[in-house]
Amino acid sequence: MPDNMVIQGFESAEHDHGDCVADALREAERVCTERGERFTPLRRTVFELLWSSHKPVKAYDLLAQLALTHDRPAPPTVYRALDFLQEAGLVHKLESLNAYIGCGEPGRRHQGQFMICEECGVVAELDDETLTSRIDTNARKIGFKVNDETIEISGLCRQCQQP
Amino acid sequence: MPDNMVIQGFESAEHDHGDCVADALREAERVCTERGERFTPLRRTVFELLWSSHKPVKAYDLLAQLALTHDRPAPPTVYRALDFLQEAGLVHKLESLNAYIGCGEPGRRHQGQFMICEECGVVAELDDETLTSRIDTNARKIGFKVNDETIEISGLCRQCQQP
DNA sequence: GCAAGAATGTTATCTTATATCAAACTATAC
DNA sequence: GTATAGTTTGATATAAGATAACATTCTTGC
Repeated sequence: MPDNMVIQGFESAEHDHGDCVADALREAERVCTERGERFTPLRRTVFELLWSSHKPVKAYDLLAQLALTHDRPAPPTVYRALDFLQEAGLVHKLESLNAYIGCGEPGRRHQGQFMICEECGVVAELDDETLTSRIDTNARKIGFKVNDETIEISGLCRQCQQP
Repeated sequence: MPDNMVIQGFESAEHDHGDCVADALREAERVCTERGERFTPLRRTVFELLWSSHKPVKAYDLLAQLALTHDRPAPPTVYRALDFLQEAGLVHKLESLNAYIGCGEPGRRHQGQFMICEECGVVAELDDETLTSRIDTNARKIGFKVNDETIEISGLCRQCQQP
């Protein structure tokens, strides 16, 4: 595997999103089983809603979606599912947007780097080892012990730069 | 200048914070003059409050501080000052904390990279050109045009790792 | 001084997230 | 199979973060 690859996003025209979601679901089940955690119907629903596109989704939008199939869900319902999914590495929170998105490669421990299109909202998740190790190097220089990385780049995707 | 330097933070024991703030204020005045903007008393006060430490400050904490010297300030008072200061490049918002911090090098256009100590709350601002250009390289590969970077690393500073 | 624009004040409201306690469900031990 | 401990979800309330909209005051250039 190359040290830098686009794991997800910016390919909406080409890929079969049904397969994409099905894969994500299978992978999520596997991860939960491995961790001895339960992928309950509620968690599954929230996960599916997040994967309905490669765009980040806001918690209260999830809540509104949930309301279509559940009886008057309350915020904690969504936040608890999101917390669980984040804990399991199945979902990322985009801090710069206060929004959530399905993780493109949940199997491996990582935090990911995100390129967020300001125009169409689509997000690509990258995982560049070189970038991570450069950060580790910087941290080491000042004696800092890294626990968590938030790397979110916003701008315009290729499509949205067309005139 | 090295391609990677700590601009601010994690040096609390050694530096004269009075000088530090005085420098920041002078620099802020210069930047505003250069931009033809007004560094009003309110903006100055908010700026000073932000520079009272190298820790990020929350908007509502600023508001509470302001309330000590101003008559019942409301949220927009603080948010407007923060918006202005961010616009001028004098202040950064830390998205992962919903908090704000004075910029260590306001003269130059940059977005900065932050190392945030989870224990003591102190933040170091770095500016690593290599890191930035690595991100640009990644972006170019997928045809992405970068507008803005959010890079926030949390963990433990050297001090807080001591047993 | 006066008009135009900038900055601040004021009130209300919106968005995002969590605390707390109760009820329902699940798995295991007996 | 049922008691029980632990986990998950339901429900209510509220905390925390941010902005909209309009009024007033302050600055600046004429």
